[in-house]
Amino acid sequence: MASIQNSADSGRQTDSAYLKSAMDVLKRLGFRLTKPRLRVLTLLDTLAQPVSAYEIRDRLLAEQTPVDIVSVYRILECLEQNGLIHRLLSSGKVQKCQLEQETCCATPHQADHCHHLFICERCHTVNEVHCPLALGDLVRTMANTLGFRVSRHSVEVFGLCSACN
Amino acid sequence: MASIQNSADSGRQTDSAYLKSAMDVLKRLGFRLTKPRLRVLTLLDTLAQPVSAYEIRDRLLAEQTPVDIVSVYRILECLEQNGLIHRLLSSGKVQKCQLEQETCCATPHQADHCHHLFICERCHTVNEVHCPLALGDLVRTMANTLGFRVSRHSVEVFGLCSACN
DNA sequence: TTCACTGCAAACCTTTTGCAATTCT
DNA sequence: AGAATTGCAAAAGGTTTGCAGTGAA
Repeated sequence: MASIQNSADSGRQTDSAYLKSAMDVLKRLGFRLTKPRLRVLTLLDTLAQPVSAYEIRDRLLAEQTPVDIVSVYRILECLEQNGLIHRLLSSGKVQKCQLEQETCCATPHQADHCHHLFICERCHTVNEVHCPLALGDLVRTMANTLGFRVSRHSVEVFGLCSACN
Repeated sequence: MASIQNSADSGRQTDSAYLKSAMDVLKRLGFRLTKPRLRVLTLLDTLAQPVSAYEIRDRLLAEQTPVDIVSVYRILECLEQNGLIHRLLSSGKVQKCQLEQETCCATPHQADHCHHLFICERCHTVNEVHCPLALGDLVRTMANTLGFRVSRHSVEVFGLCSACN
């Protein structure tokens, strides 16, 4: 069974493991560690729940470290392309990846690690479940039947979370 | 294993089974069979591939049966809420449902029937796979562990289709 | 110093809202 | 006739593009 992590509301605690890993990845790939990038990464590190580009802009503005909305979009694009954040298909919001997870869905590469999202239609809380191997296998089996080569997949489940239930 | 239906490009053939079923559903639920609604349904009936609201607007305009873009949005909202179309989370495009499918994911109700979408990142063709029971079970098992009550779920797989592979 | 990156302005695309006019039943 | 639905105008929201200026390496 998958490892389950209940994401309470934006927990402020952070061991900055994410921040350090993310900085490593960017540096290794030749990206510059600019102030706006570090601000966005530092913010994402503290958030357990997904946020939109505008929410990021507004939070950074409130913290007296403003970053232009266009830069936020470009930074998120960079982070997503390098496997540092997930994007929710249903809302466009993003969330930091769990970089400590080495392998997932039987794929050893970092950018492929995936989660499945349980999205509460009432309180909008999102719970992540690491992709169970069984599900990854199932997707690959279906893909094989179609002659389809999978690069990534997304599962979003809607309903009521335990608190709203 | 799931039943697989390879959706070739917008096939023009239609037995209008979808159109008739959809009209039945709407009439039964007390919705009016207006011209714009029938135009949208008739168009969707002929399309195997997903289309956006604006594509629908443009196609109907080209057929000399113009429907305002706002009406298209409202009609699609109605159709989606009544289980007559699917919406792709990743693109917002919609596609007619296969109404002849009675049960799916062990749920007998029509609005719950679901498909999983294999989306080609090169030619953008979408292949539908009926939700295999195994996958529905897996999702429900994960949900139970979280105390989550599922109302619907969406699986979108990205990669290369057999033709582009 | 140099090139990647940011900020600003503006455009673009998608979706929503309010209201009067229309049209199904 | 009466209520649901449409079309139009306008706004709101989200995302992208071009370009000059800035700053990390």
